[in-house]
Amino acid sequence: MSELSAKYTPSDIEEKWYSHWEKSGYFHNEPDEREPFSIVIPPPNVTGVLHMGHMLNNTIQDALTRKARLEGKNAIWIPGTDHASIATEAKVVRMLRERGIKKSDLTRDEFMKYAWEWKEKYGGIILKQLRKLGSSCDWERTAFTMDEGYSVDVIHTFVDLYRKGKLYRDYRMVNWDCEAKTVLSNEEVIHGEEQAQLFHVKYFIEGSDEDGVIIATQRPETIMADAAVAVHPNDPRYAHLKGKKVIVPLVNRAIPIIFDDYVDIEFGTGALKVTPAHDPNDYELGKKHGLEVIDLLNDDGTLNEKCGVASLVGVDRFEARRHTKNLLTQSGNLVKLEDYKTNIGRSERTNTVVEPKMSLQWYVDMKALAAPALAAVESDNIDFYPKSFKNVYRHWMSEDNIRDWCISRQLWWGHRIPAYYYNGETFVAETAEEALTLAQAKYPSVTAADLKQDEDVLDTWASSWLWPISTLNGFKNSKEFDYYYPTSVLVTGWDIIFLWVARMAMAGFEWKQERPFKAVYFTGMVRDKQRRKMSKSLGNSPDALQLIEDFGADGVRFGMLASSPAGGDLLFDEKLCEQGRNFCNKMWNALRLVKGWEVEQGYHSEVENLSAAWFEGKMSLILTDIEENFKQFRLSEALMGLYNFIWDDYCSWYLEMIKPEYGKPIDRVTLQKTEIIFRRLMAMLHPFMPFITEEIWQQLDGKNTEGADLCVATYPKATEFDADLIKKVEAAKDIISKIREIRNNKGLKQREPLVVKYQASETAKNLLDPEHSGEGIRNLIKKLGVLESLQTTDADAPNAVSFVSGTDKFYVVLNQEINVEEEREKITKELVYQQGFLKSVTAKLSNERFVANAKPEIVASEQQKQADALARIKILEESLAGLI
RNA sequence: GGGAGUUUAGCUCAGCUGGUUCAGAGCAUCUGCCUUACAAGCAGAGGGUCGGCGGUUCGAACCCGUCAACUCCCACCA
Repeated sequence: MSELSAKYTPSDIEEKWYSHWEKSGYFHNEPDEREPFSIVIPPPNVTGVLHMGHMLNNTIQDALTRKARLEGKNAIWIPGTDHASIATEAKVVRMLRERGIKKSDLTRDEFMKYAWEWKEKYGGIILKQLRKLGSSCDWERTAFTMDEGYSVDVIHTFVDLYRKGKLYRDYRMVNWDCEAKTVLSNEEVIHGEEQAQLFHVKYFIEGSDEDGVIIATQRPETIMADAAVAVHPNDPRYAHLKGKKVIVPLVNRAIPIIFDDYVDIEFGTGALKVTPAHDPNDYELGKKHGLEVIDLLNDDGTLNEKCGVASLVGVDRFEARRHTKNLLTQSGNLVKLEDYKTNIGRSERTNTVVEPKMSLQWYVDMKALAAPALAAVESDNIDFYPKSFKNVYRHWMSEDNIRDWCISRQLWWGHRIPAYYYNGETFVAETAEEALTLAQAKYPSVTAADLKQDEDVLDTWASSWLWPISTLNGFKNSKEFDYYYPTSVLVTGWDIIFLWVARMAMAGFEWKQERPFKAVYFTGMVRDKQRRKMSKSLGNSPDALQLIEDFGADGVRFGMLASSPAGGDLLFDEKLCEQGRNFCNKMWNALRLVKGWEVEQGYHSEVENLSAAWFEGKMSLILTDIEENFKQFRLSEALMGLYNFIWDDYCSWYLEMIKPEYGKPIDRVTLQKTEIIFRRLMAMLHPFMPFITEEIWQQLDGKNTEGADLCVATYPKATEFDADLIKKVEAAKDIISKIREIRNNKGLKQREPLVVKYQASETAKNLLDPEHSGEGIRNLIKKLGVLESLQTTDADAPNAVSFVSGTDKFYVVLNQEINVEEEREKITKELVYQQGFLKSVTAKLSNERFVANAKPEIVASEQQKQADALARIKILEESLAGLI
């Protein structure tokens, strides 16, 4: 027996093989004459840590890359990280706060120094963790969106868009994050239903004792910024108020009543307070009616002196809301308070409630960029998997829906906007010197000190949309860009289809007139068993590294892949990782078995030959399946097919077929064949489970023709095979299973040899008669069925139970009384079933229209079914008769 | 309000061009086994009128219509 442990321990080998692969340079490639294969990683946040989504995503990318590598393609997988401006800046600010440092006390340069320190300290973590998962990234190409060269590209594209007139600056109402003190794009705002209160507030009418107008609002703290009260022109309740004014509570300012059909008569009281500075719809109304814009909020969400109430100045908006409530109650203006469910937008990164706010920002004209990116997906030039995401994409990219992209952010961590201002004019250039030259052309006396660069940075996505181009140095003339672009496939979550996928497509066509990727494989979201999205705040996400520790990287990879069809959400269950771990153990033990045999030159029988031929034939079928599945990105199906093939066909059947008797040696030829087969299986599985497959590959001593290291070995190819032989072995397996079933039902020992007889029909002879098929199949059945003998018989055997396999009748001779009733019942049940089946087949075949319309091969197969059913019914009827 | 999708075994999902012995897998359940590589295992078993109804077709889980339930995306009325 071998010295290998009965349990597979992943930690013993994973580290070893990963560093061996990496040191051997297997993951790195340079352009050559081979077929290229390239993937760019969706760059995780530079300060992030590995979570379940990354594991799913990167396992898939690794499987695709490793498969391509084994197939002899020139494969690269470019890793890297995203500077994630707002998320990282928020973390740095928090870190500084903990150290007692306020961002506002720092200069831009000082802050950036801290931020870079932070990046250097935590930036590499996730990339190290990816290695633990087995990710075969080309680490020499590791990129970062704020690398020097990358930054040059980002600035260059900004300037280019500006010069083409596809970029502009505008004063608009935007989404404001009061915590990060920056604007957000619509895509960075997450809407959700929340519990709030609806305040009914009475506005008295100027110069009148009338009861006043009641409006409803969720935001009483903005009352002081009201510019009007709006009602519907056809609302009879308010018709008499034409030309009147109302008094804003607390500040006693008179504001007009305006009439606009924007107001919904049915909603609330039909009267609406208009606060142009703090609501997008009110802003539009204000513009239309020429209303005053009173912005009472500071950038950090506190109220400023414009609110006109001394006790509210400097107070946070939520505190101000509570305070306003009290003031309104005291003043008698608050008439009703009701609980109310409403949609609130929160910042994706800071989770703070987003504030609509007027502000001057930079925008990309998306209509100008969308057309080719939309067309590419429509025509499948960029091929989406699953296809259904084309609908989502089309919807978003259509001219009616697409909106301009706000790309400036009031942050420091990021690419500073290359716009320079002087005398109210804007000069956009890649460098300060260039900007100065531009400015001097107009104002000869301008100096560098006079030019003020924009304080803001660009949205992170304004750099990551260049990822496939920039990581391949596409803005310089580069060999790798020409060779690897467009990339083969992008693997990403559907949640960033707009934020990232669409924008990369736009960038690809804008600057390279070519799609950035040939296909996009959308993964689902990883959810828990209650279908909740896994998130840190819910605490329902397992620790990724702990999982790897518990089940091994291969086990976890199996778990992630096993049930994740493209696009479908993955309900994560540790059980799947356990299944993966068990699978590793299964293969490990198969290795122990194969390595444990003594070898001798000796006799090698037909059974072994036959078994290997059968297995190799089936392997060709599986290889074809895998190919088909990979083409469609059905990785889970490819993996499950392999899983069953290795577990059932290889371990349960093939190894049992060729296994020598206990304590006896195996012949050299069979062992060699078995090892070659084993190695091929490992090659097929390697893309999914790289570590254990490499280990087993190395442990096997068979003729090493496919390569020294599996990581860069040759992927097996389907070959010609004998279909008839496969059929015969499958028939034998059916007979063996049925013998085992009877053994099981009759409580017979596994090892007790049995006598089995069969009726010598044509088909049985063809399968079992030495004169027809040799001894192979017959001996195979004897071996796996544990038979003393397998003989023909003319009559029903006494003391025997019968079974039908195909259209042949077999008897298992028992050394015990047969329970006639039980047998009768069993046979009758089968008979009824077969008769029902026959009836339906016969009905089909006697339908003239079926025979006339169906494809000939379908008709033929129905006829075969009919004949088989008849034969079986005959056997069953005879058996029944013979029981008496 | 606009749009997309889902519904198949107790659970999670396959089922690809409508047609192979009568819809498959994994997990879970049940029965029997510490059998000599593996109890992280072995040998078996049960479990489904494919959401409802109607239609097209020789033939429907699959195509069409309709109803129902659920999910998601986008936009949002204070």
